[in-house]
Amino acid sequence: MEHLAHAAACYYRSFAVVAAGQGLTLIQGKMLSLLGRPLPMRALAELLGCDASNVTGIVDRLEARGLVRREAAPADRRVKTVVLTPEGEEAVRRIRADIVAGLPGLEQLDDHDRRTLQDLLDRAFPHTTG
Amino acid sequence: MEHLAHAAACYYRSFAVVAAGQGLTLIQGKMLSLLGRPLPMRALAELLGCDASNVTGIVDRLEARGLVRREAAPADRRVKTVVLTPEGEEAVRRIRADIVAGLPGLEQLDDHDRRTLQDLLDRAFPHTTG
DNA sequence: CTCGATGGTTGAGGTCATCAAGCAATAAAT
DNA sequence: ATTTATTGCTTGATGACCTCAACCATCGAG
Repeated sequence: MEHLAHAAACYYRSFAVVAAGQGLTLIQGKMLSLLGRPLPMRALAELLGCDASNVTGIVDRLEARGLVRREAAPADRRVKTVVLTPEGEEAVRRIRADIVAGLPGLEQLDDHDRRTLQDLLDRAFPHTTG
Repeated sequence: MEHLAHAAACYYRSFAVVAAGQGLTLIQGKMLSLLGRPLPMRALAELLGCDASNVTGIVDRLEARGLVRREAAPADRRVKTVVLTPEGEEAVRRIRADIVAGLPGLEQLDDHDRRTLQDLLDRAFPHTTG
């Protein structure tokens, strides 16, 4: 049990360090990595588990750095879709690369172990239950 | 890999919800669970991976709620040792109980699976490497 | 005793987080 | 079609977190 706590702490610390290496916050890095495809603000709020008004500020700051762009959705003119700019995509790529580089313990697991770990995590934290 | 991200996110979300259920922040709950034995502020800062000046404020708020107490260390009058009050210990107990209750997926793993998961997490996130 | 290092606090500045209130646009209802 | 309710996003206020620089008190060594 505290093993889980330790693992989660290590993962997030690594993520925070990597994000900080690019002048980003943990939550900003998290948001960028969610933007594999354009998403409306509302969807981001639910994925991040926070208030919509919070997303406004985070996107503001990311937009100010040119990592993200707000686009008006044609179907529903209320929604604003958030899209990664090329610089944003580059940032995501660097974050992913740095993350795996920053978790050397993962590299030492062979394929069988990784599949086992993946399976156990899936069962312990099913995707249906937040 | 994104399985890890998902598991860590689930764990922390659950922790945050449980802590919020007692009017506590995630970081406040984390600090309380670290206080199984008295620790100086400096040690807390390193364990939490944040600045020492940050710990001051968090302990301030916990102390204001009577969950924690600052004690002067006799050996070195500079250091202040943080100690759980009985109410603090009770809060930690409730947090631990609520956490396991809030992760039903963990209950469905048998002993063998749990040992395997524990072993894999230990290897992926060794205790020597923060 | 002086000097440098250490533990903790303070203050300024920025980010995150929630809530209440507001505006614009959609959807539903009579 | 006009009203009504709902939805998506923003704004403002408030509080907690986080870091940095500066500060004070204490310790340790020369």
